[in-house]
Amino acid sequence: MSTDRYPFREIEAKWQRIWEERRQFHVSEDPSRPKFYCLEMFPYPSGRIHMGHVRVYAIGDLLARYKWMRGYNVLHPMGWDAFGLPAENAAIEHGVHPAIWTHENIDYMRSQLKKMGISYDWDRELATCDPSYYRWEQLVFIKMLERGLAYRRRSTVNWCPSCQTVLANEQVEAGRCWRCDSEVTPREIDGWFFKITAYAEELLEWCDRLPGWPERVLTMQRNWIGKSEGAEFDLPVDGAPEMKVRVFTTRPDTVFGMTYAVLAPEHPLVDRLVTDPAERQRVAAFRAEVARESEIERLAADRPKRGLRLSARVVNPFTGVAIPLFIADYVLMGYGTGAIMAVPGEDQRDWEFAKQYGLPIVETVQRPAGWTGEAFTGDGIKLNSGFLDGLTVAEAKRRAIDWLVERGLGEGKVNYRLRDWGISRQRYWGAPIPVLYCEACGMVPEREENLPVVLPRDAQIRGKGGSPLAEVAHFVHAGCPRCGGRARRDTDTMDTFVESSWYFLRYCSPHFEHGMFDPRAADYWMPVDQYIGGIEHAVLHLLYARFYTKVLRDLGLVKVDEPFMALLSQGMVIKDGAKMSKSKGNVVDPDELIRTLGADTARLFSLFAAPPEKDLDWNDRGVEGASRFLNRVWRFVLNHLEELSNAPSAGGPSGGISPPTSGAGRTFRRVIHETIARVTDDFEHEFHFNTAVSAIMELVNALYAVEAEPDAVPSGERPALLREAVETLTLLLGPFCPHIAEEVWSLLGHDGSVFRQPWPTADPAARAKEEVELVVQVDGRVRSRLVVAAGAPEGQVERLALDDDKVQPWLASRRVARVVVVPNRLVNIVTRA
RNA sequence: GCCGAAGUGGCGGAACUGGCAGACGCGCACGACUCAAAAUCGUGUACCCGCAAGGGUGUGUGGGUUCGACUCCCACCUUCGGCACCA
Repeated sequence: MSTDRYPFREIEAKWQRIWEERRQFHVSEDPSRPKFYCLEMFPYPSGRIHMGHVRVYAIGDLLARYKWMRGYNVLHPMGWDAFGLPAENAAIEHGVHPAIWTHENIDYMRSQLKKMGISYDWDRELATCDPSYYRWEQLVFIKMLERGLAYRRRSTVNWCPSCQTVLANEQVEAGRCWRCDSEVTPREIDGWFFKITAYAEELLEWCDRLPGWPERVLTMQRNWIGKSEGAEFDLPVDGAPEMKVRVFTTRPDTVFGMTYAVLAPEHPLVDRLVTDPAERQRVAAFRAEVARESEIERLAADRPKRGLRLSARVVNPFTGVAIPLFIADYVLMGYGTGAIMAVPGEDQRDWEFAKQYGLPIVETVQRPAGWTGEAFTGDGIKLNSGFLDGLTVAEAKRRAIDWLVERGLGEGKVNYRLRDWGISRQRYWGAPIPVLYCEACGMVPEREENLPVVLPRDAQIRGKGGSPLAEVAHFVHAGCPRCGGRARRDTDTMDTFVESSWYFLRYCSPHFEHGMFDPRAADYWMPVDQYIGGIEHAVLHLLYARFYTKVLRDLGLVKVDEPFMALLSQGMVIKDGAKMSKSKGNVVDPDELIRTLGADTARLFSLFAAPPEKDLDWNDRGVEGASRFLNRVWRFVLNHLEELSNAPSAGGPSGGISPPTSGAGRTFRRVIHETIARVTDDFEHEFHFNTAVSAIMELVNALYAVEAEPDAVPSGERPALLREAVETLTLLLGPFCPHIAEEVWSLLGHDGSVFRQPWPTADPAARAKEEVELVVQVDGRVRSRLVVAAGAPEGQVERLALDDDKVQPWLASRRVARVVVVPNRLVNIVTRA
């Protein structure tokens, strides 16, 4: 008996070499076969892969290889999200050029992925820092500019003082930079924006049409888009009706409860309303006080609201009554109109402010009995509301809007929280923005035939003092594309999220030279059928890519409305209760793991330890368990190789061999086909690969049980059964642990790759049970078990249960009230005293 | 506050459509092999009572529906994630 540990190093290197020599995962468009586009979020080439990468690429490879075996033409590409700040930081720290640093990292990480044995079509590899890549997004930028989907404006933006660049709203988390966690400060700056708000409604609507996406991601996107419906209307200034304060409200039904109004401190109308020098001074002081607060302080929940009452008043158009006007820090310039009508009776913020400043509170909705709260925001019957009295909130909203429209005072209005995507970055290592500023013509886009605008190699990267490109004279100074006169190039680069917004399209035809992608290839492969990646991109990359795809669609470049049909958001890899990090010292190095236990073991454990969407708790002992399991498989095959080799190959559901006639043989064959059904079901429905692994482990346990009892299965049936079991095992295990599967497949005497084999099919005849064990309950408690023929009639089962020796004592001195029979499952005898 | 996800052994986690709770693995205990250890293999392992047979309790809490509830309904608690003076 062999007890050798399986030689994973040789096996893994051997099959990786063979796959590469055969170009086994190279694909091209083939209209005769169904396609499957399997994509994992591409990595930033930071230096080395980490366990999070191992997990996501193991999941992706599992699905890709499974789909291969199901007969799909599988596109499974890999590339590099190669622009970004870490490369520049490395340049500053170590004096190495970002391009060199990036390409060295790519080379190393590529070799790591190859050691994992992932089934990528490496012919399609791309790096976004390559001019042949980013030239196409420069072209799209120009087209977006023509359509008003890209525009430049001065605005207050999020500035990260550490990264020395602007951040988009999506890249600020609780007032801090998403990458470096520094506190973000507001800054007034010129920059480019993509008009994602033009797609707010469509992005929101499609959230309901992406059933393959996890609910939590859709929820985050819906929250982020933040649609609210209401009304917008004017409040004329008392005594100066030519000046109007425009307000937005989601509660137009509450207009009769409006007892004051509020402007954001920086609202432009304030300067026109306030003319008295003393009051101007008070306003200036108040504004300064508000501006001093940092973003973090403003986010603190329980801070009191601060306001300043202005001498001007506004008129409530519904009542004709003049009411006080404030500026206050709880009204934001960036949302709605920057001004509100305040209804303290039905809005908690207004209620708090009214209490603080002694303002009247009017209730316009009937409170429920026993209401003891402050502002009431629920539904009810309107009161104190003139012509709205007696209506419900919903009815009153409609009537109030009608009233405004009839008089030309306002209208129904939808607002979104989503802001346009600021894409200018004051950094070097990114795609140049293809725009020039001519002394005569003003802003002019670069001519298409001059693209790409190549990022110059020779910039001084210091990490401060503005965009490094501004100092590269031969880059900055250029002829105007329109008049040929003197012009300066834009010296910002694009947000790297622009590159990741379309890489999945480039993969369809990565070497295409006449456009972003070959439309025929994109039509064949798109959309991505299964996308896999981390939850951290729920409102970053995943929102941007959806938007960009819709823009490309409207530019006539793609036909799809959405880029990703199904999304799997895998959880983090944690260890000892925390995310792996160098500072916590809980990092497991994939290189080390692959060297000591092998890629198949690393992959198996990361698929087995948790369902993919949950966090994975890394456990070194558990990894050893995965390794032990593969050794168990290996040992069984080697120890039975002769017997297996002499048996006929099953070669199909039940082909090749005649079904066993012995009871033990049939039972064992049922285990084989149950395993096929269970594993297949996990792939087709739940994606809970941990239970698929469990099923495969149980099959191996069953193999060892047969080995332990040599006489149980008749020797005439045994070799064929064992062979069917081992072949099935190999096919099922393939997507999880491809190297050992290939090796076992070849040991069994097969020539070709296991991944060119069809996925096994469960044979219903083999799964059918002749006998079933029924649980017999008395009053819901298990008291006995019966073995009966499958499908035995209820009456017969009921009689057997009532007569059962173990049941009888529980029926003594009680009366049987009812007997519930669930066919092939259980009998419950219900009794009464 | 609003939205979402989730609470099951010592741990990671199973349980179809309401039908034997705890599959599979880790850990632990005992045993085999060994001079010994590691590795490997075998047996056991929710908790309580019992030598055992067996009995009782148990899926965050409290109710409810049902012959029967981890699963359905109502109320609540806790954890995690997102959004947040968004009018």
